Amino acid sequence: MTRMFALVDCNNFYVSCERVFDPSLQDVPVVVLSNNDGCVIARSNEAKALGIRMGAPAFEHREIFEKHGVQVFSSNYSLYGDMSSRVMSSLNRIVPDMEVYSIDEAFLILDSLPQSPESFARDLREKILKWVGMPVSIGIGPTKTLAKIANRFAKKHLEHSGVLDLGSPGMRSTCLELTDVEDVWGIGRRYALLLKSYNVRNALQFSRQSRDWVQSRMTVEGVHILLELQGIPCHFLDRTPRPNKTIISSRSFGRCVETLQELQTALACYVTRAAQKLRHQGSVCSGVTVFVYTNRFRQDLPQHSPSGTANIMYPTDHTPTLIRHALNALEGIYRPGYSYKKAGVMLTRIEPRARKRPTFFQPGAGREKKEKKLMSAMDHINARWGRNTLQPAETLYAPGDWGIKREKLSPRYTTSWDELPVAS
DNA sequence: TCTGGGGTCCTAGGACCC
DNA sequence: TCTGGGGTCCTAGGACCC
Repeated sequence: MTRMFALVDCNNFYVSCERVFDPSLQDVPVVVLSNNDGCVIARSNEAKALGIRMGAPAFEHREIFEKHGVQVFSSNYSLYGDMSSRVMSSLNRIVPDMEVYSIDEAFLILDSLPQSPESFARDLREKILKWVGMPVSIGIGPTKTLAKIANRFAKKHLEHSGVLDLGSPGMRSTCLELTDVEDVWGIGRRYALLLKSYNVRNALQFSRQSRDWVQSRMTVEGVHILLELQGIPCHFLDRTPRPNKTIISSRSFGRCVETLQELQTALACYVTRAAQKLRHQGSVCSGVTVFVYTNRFRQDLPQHSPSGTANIMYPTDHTPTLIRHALNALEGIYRPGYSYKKAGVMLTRIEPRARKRPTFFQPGAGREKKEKKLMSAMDHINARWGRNTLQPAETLYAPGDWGIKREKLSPRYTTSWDELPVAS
């Protein structure tokens, strides 16, 4: 028996999260905006029908928003993260063999079911709706790529049932033929352009190309897509989340900033967040890359987007050390006279803390012990009393109004006692 | 006026070594 | 003036994902 993958994907995830706690949002157009209320990153079906594009700048649609009474929200990641864990743990209760693929998607292995995969998926869908209030679509296939295609098809064309099983070849070619090559998992805009120039327009046509033809144009990853479309699995279930190999923390500013002091303060904040993530996954790092960008949409202003890397002699997870290196790197790349719109930091050469080898440059054991104690105390206090209860002094150097804008934030219904929904 | 953030993998090419 | 060949490691950049 071939093993079947199911892909469960939450419908319009961020919008659905907002709807769970505010039923008046049902059946009306809703959008969720990115940080700084910049771009549209989630749309209800009603908003899609109004022609609002994914990733569109919010200001371009202000008129449509007003004219059609579109409900607009700033993104509320603590709410979405919490809703995501509820969906995932519910799925896990029913199907233990699963991979959490993203905040709103999970792959499941459907093995030895007491019923047909399709009716199992329908039940599953009903349960998630009932338990969490989250509408999902489910696609089934012998490979992850086919499950993805089935899911997309179900969401688009089978809204009522929300489930499609491509397990048997019957429907498969019809469905592949109706899937634009650009909508295949792993084929993006550039490859789609290339493929279309050879008259390969849909997934079925792509699946009939030769291995060599694909390999020479799209590397080995293209070959994996090809085989997966033919029903031969190349991607398997990744059950345990692996620690990140890079950790990025970056933000656009609410306004442009010019001074070194402001950039230093912002970067110290970003390093603080990144380092906390680093410790959370039990890692240390020895590379810190800092980058700053001017506003690329203001071509009338001088552009400058430098980056700089600091190499740390011994891997560490100590926030003050990482801040020191980041600020050194910043001084190396900063040029006055530019308006900066975005800055960020990337931690690289990450390795498990346990594997850390002693090196010649390592600080004495006593110092390392103190560093560890300090970080652990800071993490505990911030976990207990809120994220910025205790923070490095550098993050307070130039406080100001450069932070992000979130003007339409919904309450943190599920993660803050002060903002619980009230039943009246 | 206003345009997000955080990841992965692959490959080519340079530096360096013998 | 001639100017090998092969290996490894690292990084930047390109492509993709959500």
